[in-house]
Amino acid sequence: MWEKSEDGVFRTSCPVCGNRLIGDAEKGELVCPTCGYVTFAPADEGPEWKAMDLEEKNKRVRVGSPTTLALHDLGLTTEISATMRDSHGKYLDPAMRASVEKMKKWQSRIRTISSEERGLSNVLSRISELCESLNLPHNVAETAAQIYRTSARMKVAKSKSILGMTAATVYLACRKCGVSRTLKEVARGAGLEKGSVARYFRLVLKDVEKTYVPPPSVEKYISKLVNMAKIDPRVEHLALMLSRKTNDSKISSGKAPAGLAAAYVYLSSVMLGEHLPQREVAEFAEVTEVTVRNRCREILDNYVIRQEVSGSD
DNA sequence: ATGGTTTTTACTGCGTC
DNA sequence: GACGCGGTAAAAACCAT
Repeated sequence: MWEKSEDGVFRTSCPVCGNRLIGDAEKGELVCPTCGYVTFAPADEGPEWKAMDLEEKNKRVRVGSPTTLALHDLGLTTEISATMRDSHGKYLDPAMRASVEKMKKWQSRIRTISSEERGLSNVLSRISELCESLNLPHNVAETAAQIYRTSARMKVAKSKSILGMTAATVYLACRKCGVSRTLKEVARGAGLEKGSVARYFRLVLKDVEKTYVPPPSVEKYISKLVNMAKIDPRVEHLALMLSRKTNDSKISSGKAPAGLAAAYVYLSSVMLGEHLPQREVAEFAEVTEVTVRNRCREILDNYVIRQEVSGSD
C-alpha cells in the first residue's frame, strides 16, 4: 500500500477521493492535494532515527510498537512470561515459581480492573470502529481518543450515552483535523439522529474543548464535492478561484458552507460548459436545490463574473 | 423559552428536447 | 410529456440570547 520513493516521499491514495497523497516522510504527514485529507505516514516504517552514517545506523535500533491513544492502556503492557525461567534461561525454584504465579494472576486482574478503565476501553474501541466505517484517517481517531480521554477525566462523559459521546468526539476530531465531514455524515455513521449528536457535540465543545473550532472552509467543501461527484478538475479550479475572489462576509456569514460550495461548483460547471444539473450538485452537497439557487443568486447579485479568455485558463 | 435567520418542503410556471 | 430551472410561501430547523 505504501510506496516510498528515493526522495523520501510517501505516496499512497486518498481514501476519500482516491487521488494521490503526497507528503513528507520526516514530518510523517500525508496530505491529499485535492480534498485536503490529512493522515500520517505509518509510524512503524523502520527506525525512527535518521542514520547519519553506518556506525550510527547500527547503534540506533527502535524497540516496540508505537504507542497509541486509541487503546485504553496506550498499547503498553508487560506480560509475565509463562515459561517459568529466569533471564538466563534457568528454571525457577518452587518458591519463586509460586510467587510468579501469584503475580501473573494479579496482573491479569489489574489490567482492566477499574470500571472507568473498562468503560474507557469500550468507548475507545467504538471510536475506532466509527472512524473506520467513515473512512477517517488515523490521526482523527487518535484525536477523538484524546478528546474522549480528557472528557472522561473531567467527568463530562459521566452518565452520557456512549454512542452519542463517540459520535460527538469523532465529529470534533474531524473539525480539529480539518477533515470535512458533516455532523450529518458522522451521525449517520453512528446510526444516530443529527440532533442528538449535536447536543453532545455542544456539550463537549463547551466543557472540554474551550476554544472554538471553526468548521471546514468553503474551499474544503468544494474539493470534497468535486472529488465525490467525480467532476472535471477544471471545474474545481474555477470554483476555488471564484470562492477566493468572492469570499465576502456579505454572502457567506451565517450560511451553510456546503450550500455555498455547491453554488460555486454549479456556477463553475455552467461557465465551463459542463453544466451539471443542480439536482446532482445539491445531492452531493447534501443541501436542496433551493439553497443552491439562493446562494447562486446572492453570488451573482454581489459580483459581476466576467469570463476572461486567455490561453492558459 | 424566544425571536431572528437559514434551510427545507411543496408547489407553480416557463422553456426546451 | 419529461426534464431542468427559477421563483415563492410557509413550515421546520438552527442559533444566540
